[in-house]
Amino acid sequence: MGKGRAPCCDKDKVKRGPWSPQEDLRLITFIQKHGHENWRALPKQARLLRCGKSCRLRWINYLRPDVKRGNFSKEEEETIIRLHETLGNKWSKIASHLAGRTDNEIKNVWNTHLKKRLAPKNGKIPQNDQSKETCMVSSSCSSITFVSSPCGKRNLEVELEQQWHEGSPSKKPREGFPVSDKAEDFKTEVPSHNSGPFEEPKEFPSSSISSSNSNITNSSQVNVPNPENHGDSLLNFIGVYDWENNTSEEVNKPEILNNAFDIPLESDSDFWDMLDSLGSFQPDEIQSNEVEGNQSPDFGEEYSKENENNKWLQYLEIELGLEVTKNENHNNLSNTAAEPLVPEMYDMLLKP
DNA sequence: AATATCTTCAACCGCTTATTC
DNA sequence: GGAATAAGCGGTTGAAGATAT
Repeated sequence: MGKGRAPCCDKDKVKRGPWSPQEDLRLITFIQKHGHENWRALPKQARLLRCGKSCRLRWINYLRPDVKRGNFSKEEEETIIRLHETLGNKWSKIASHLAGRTDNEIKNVWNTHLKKRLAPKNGKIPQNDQSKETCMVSSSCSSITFVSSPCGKRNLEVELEQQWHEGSPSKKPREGFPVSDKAEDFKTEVPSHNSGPFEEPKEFPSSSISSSNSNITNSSQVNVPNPENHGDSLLNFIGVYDWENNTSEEVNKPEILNNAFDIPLESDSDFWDMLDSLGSFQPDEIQSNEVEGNQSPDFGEEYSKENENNKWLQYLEIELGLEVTKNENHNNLSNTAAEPLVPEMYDMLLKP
């Protein structure tokens, strides 16, 4: 066999399959602190036994704070249908027009619901793959019409972008949602409470590179909540969790992470050790010696380790009900956690 | 109640594109 | 300009849950 493409990671050495809450926590904490400038290096730095690709996917699809979960609204579905007519299976493009929805999710919804739903109407499977080639569409969208040719896809997309921006309000994406792919559009003022331990990572330079995917931005926008979107259950790691918008439909998303809590963003392995030793769970076979010597990215010591540990422990105590009303200063924190953190979460955390 | 079948969706795979050297 | 590397994207898979028999 030829050389072929080098595998992105050693499959024998990485964990696969569903993510555990511990892994999620690790990933979130790491990204919150350091951003995700280098997905490939991230697993090692975060001491995750995962492929960088897997980390990226997990972050994009589930862990980033602006991911919206739950059923799609009728509006959203219609939007997907419309966009699919014009864009075809360009899921990431479609996703960029839907607040908090990921390409993967949209793709799933299309394949499981919308395609079937439309099939009877048209008497055929909706122009799924064809559309991306032909782009020949009579859009159901009254205010957006596209004349396109197979070669005009680029223009079509540009036009679509423009119409989203300039078009009639009724066709605009969800209010407050940045339709642009540019990271700058998505970046928002960091809330005041985002000072201190949660300042934008300084260790990594903010990347000027923006992702075209689902409003994903690079390390600079880890704290992405758009103030205008708070009512849309866009979550803020640091901010106050909107429990009202917490839907029971959310699956496999570690609600603990949606809560407003201050993870002591460690600059060394102590935190992870503490995390790992929480309860008795095993950190998914993550061997500390796996990255021994370099597990602590040299990101500098910003905060006293002691403070970090105290904060973290305090948080855990509260959340675990070990210290329920000890400190009223925790109201802010506790309010957001007035609802107990998802019990299953702790079960999982604390049980082997 | 047990089993089979269907549905859903999180995660993976591998190709393409972008970036860096 | 070309090779190497990393990120992005879309298709596919398979486990788990739901539903039917």
